[in-house]
Amino acid sequence: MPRSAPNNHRDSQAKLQRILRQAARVFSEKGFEGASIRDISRASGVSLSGLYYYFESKQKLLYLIQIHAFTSILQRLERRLAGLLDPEERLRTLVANHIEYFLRHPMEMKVLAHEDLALEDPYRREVAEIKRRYYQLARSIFDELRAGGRVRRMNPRVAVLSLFGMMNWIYTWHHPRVDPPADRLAEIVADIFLEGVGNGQAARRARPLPIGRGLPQHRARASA
Amino acid sequence: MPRSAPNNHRDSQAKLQRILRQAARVFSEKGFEGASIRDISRASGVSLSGLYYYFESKQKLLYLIQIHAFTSILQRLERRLAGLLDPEERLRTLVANHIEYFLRHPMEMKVLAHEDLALEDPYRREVAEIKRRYYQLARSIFDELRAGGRVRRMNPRVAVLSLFGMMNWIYTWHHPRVDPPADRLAEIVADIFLEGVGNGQAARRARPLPIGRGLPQHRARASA
DNA sequence: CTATTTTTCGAACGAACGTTCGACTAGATT
DNA sequence: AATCTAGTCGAACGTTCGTTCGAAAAATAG
Repeated sequence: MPRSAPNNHRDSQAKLQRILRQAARVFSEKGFEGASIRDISRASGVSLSGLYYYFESKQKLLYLIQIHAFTSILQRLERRLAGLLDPEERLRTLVANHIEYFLRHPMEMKVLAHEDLALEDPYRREVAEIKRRYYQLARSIFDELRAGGRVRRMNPRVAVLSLFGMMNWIYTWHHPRVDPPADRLAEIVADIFLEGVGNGQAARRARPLPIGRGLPQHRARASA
Repeated sequence: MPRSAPNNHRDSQAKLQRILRQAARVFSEKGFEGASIRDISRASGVSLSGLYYYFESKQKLLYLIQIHAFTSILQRLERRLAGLLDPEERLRTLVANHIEYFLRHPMEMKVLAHEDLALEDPYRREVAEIKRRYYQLARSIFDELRAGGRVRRMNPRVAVLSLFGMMNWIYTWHHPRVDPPADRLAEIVADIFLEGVGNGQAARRARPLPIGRGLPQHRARASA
């Protein structure tokens, strides 16, 4: 009955990825509880029972989507951070990576940001652990920034979580036709944060060179 | 069968409020779709069918919770803003009002922030309209701030929505035993925002008098 | 006390849910 | 050619869902 021939392990994995993508879309549109496996069957073109060849439960399906998205964003971030030493550049890279990934994979990220309540305890803990690692990475960059004297006295936990708030809320309002693209958005958010937690001297600047910051030069490009 | 006597219209309204409170709790814990009317029946002590005397559908129940919360926060804000003219103070008041209400009614606000996808089109539009009014109020305060020359050139929509991001994300991480109380939290968030969007001069200061800003005086009280 | 209105609930409805099962197909292996 | 394995699906399972209905109790009015 399968019209195209799934000959090997490769094709099977690819089909699973296709299912995960469609499932993420359905979850992002109707919510985890509001979406039915039948919805996902319809969206993916795989029969209801056929889906269970690829995942053993609805919970596991959500888990697979979340783990995949989180792992990707973290791997990508660690790769981009590898060569960077300057704390401000590291933080700007984290923000850019986060927002770019968000806008490039809006459905997966919406599921990630919106559906952590729905996962139950075997899976819940594992996703929470990765989330914690991500927060700790951001926190350590913030602490480097602070050690460099570029942050004023303030509660670091609240500061970092406020940054995540700005970034994670974007999915609720961003419209590609109206709002700036990812790189510009990342710049604005990073500017607000760095100025916002800064000690008043320096901070907001356009992309400087890998080391040292550029001289003051006004950034144009506003929009009313 | 009711043991206490609901004598008049007052008591009936009070019981509805009790049901709304319990329903908000259940929705905040299990999500709108994940929660069943039977859960709400159990939590509120009213029989399954008895609930339908107070609201006509699950959708309407969610609508009532959201409208009530939104109306309250907006009314309270407009009252507090009445006497204030200084844009910075007006913005600080908005932030304080928002965060205080959030932390005082965490369940209702979680439902408000988390479940706008679930509402369908007769109700959805009405809630969206109030949300829009709230955003516009914040936006107009930001524009006043800008007109006063205290904001640098930047995309105002992105700025204001980033502020909402910081505020609306709090419900995902705030733990009363670990994190600062509402007033302190509001101060931090307002500081980050005002410094973050500011033009470099002035901004972050402890509550000044209703008009004019106080002289520089260091704000102590940090926490590692 | 009687009549009326407001409030409550047990029982049941059909629909939709997540999941399972056994049969079937088609390519790979021997 | 016979066997095996990976992949697919229709049909059905038992459960839970939101909602309805009619009766009965409690409060109010005359």
